[in-house]
Amino acid sequence: MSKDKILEIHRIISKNYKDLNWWPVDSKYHKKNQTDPRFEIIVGAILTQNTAWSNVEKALVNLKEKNKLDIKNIAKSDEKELREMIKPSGFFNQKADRLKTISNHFLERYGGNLDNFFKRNLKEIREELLSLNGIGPETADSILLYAGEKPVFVVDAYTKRLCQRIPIKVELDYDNIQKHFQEELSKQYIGKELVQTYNEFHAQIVLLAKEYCKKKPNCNDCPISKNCNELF
DNA sequence: GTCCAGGGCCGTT
DNA sequence: AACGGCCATGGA
Repeated sequence: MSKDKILEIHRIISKNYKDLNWWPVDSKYHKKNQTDPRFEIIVGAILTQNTAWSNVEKALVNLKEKNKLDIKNIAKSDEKELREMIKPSGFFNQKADRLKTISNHFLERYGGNLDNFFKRNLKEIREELLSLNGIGPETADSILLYAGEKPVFVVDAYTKRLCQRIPIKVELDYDNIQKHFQEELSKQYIGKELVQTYNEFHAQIVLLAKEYCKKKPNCNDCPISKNCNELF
C-alpha cells in the first residue's frame, strides 16, 4: 500500500458521491432581501457546532422569518429574541453570543461588507476568526472554504474518525490532519479546482461517515474498505 | 429511555 | 499539552 492513501480514497469516494450541493443557501431569500448569502453559511457554521443539521435548519427558518440572516440585523437584535429563534439548534445561549460576536466584528471592522473581510490575506483572516470567542479551527475553516472559497481543507470529527481507522501516518490532531490532506490534494489540483476539491471532498467524507464509517461502523459495502485497516 | 449530531471553551492535571 | 465536563435540542 502506498504511503498515503488520501488521493486513492478521494478517487474512490468521488465515484460514489457526485455533484453534491454542499452548504446550500437560500438564494431566493438573499435575492429578495438583498442580503449576502455568505453570511448564511457563517451562521450555519456556528449553529452546526456539534449539532445535527436538521436542527440547524429549523433555526435558520426562524431567522429568515424575521430577516435575521443579515449582519446588521443580528448585531442590533435583542439577544433574548435571538436565543429563542435559534433554540432548536441547541447550545442556544452560547451560540447566540457567538452570532453576536461575529456580527459585531464584521460590522465594526468591515462595515458589514464581507468582501472587505475575505479579500485580505488568508493567514491573517484565519487568525482573526480564531481570535473570536466561539470560533475554533473547524468553524473558521468552514467559513473560509464554503463562504470565502479559500483553499482550506476542513477537518471534522468524521475526518478524524476516518483517519484513525484507515489509518494515516500522522498525528491525529487538527493541524496535522489538515496539513496532510492539503499536501496530498495540492499535488493534483491547483487554484479554483483545489478549492472545489476541498469543498467536495469534505462533503463526501461526511456522507461516507454517516453511511458507513459511523461510530458503530458498517464496513460491509463500504467503498473504501480495501484501503482501510479497520475491520468490523 | 439512550445515543448521537458537520465543536469549542474552560478548569484541572 | 492533554483531558473531562459542560453546553441543549430533536430525531433515530
